Amino acid sequence: MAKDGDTEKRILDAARTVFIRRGTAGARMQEIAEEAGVNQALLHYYFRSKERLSEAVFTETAGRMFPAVVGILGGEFTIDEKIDRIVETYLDTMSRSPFLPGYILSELHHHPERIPKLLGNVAGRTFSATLLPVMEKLDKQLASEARKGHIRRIGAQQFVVNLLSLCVFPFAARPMFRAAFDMDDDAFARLITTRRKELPQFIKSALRP
Amino acid sequence: MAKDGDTEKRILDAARTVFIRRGTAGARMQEIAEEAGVNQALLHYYFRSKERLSEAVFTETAGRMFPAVVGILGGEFTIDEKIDRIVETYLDTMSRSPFLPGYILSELHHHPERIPKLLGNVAGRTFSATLLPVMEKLDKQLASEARKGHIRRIGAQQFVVNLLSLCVFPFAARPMFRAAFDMDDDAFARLITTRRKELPQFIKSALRP
DNA sequence: GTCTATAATGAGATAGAC
DNA sequence: GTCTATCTCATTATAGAC
Repeated sequence: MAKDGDTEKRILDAARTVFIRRGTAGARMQEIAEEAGVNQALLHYYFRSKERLSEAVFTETAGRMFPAVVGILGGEFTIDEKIDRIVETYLDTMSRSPFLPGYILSELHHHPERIPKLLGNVAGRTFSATLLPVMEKLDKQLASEARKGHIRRIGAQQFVVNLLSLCVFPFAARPMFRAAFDMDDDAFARLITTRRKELPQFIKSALRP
Repeated sequence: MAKDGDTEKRILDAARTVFIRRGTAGARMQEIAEEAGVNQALLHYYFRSKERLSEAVFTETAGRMFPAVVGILGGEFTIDEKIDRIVETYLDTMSRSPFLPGYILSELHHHPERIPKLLGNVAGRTFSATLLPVMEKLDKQLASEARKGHIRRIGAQQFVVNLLSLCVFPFAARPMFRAAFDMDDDAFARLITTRRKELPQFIKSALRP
């Protein structure tokens, strides 16, 4: 409702709020207009259709989550450093936006046709062209560390899946865990704080030979 | 479209298919009717409204996933056995219905108000009344094993979160992994087969003192 | 650029025949 | 129980004034 920032950005912010809460199909243009403090016609003036607006929100929002992990996994760090940084980065980011993972997974599930476009835009170039070399390099690093006896042999894909699972899933399933463990927001935040400490140790221990 | 089974069940099956594909908000009664091989009026005859139909589908579908984990975690097994059984049960179940986790997480995210009702119906009694003692018992078991020096100390909640994360997330994020790693259905199935072998070892190793 | 008013249609729900 | 036809309303989208 606050009238700071230019109109287009206000609409985009409002749309993000509503799409995250309701999903693309469940969101109403009227609700977005109210959230932005403008009328419905203006939404169409800037974004032409609900479809385009929801795509703009999704690609912008989801596109922010992926470059980080690629940057870290492809960087010049030891395996232990990569684990530390991924856990730290993701838990911090998602603690600030705990509804993001649920929204992104939900959209990916119901609109898989959007994924190529999303990955195509990450880092301004073909995502596969960025990711494939990163995965190959990571796999070599993991193999090398295994040969030295520092860690157990694990494939790069399994390594990445495990890492992301342990970081992202607690947020994606937050409503479920909150209900099952009878947690309020504070209790959930404490659960995550504990994970920030314990998760790197858990993963490193899992990799020990 | 096949006319086997009684009509109510055919509708329920069709509705599950469509709700999983489109989500509650994105699903159309017309599409469900076509999928079931009946007309739209019959849907209302049996379930009165879209809202009730979607609730019936969700509680029935989600309700099938939760009792298993509680049964295993609360059973008379060693920690290692519990890990083996959870991994085996969940990976097998979800391999047969790879879209289920995405659907359930999406619904939990957009309709958290349904969770109490869902948990209230699991196992025919209050879920909290079932789960709380299970978690306490599990925590004591983990503490006992830690005192004996068999494993590192870990809280029951963190243990359960880690276990479920590693099992469920790969399916929930399946569209993303498929695109990112350029996998077809077979390649994804192989990724899961590998996990069935490696995941129990990964988790047990993580718990080593 | 922003608004009000309204068109156009999509979709859930019901009436009533069979 | 199952169907066709129809009602009613919500929702996206556009026209046109300011």
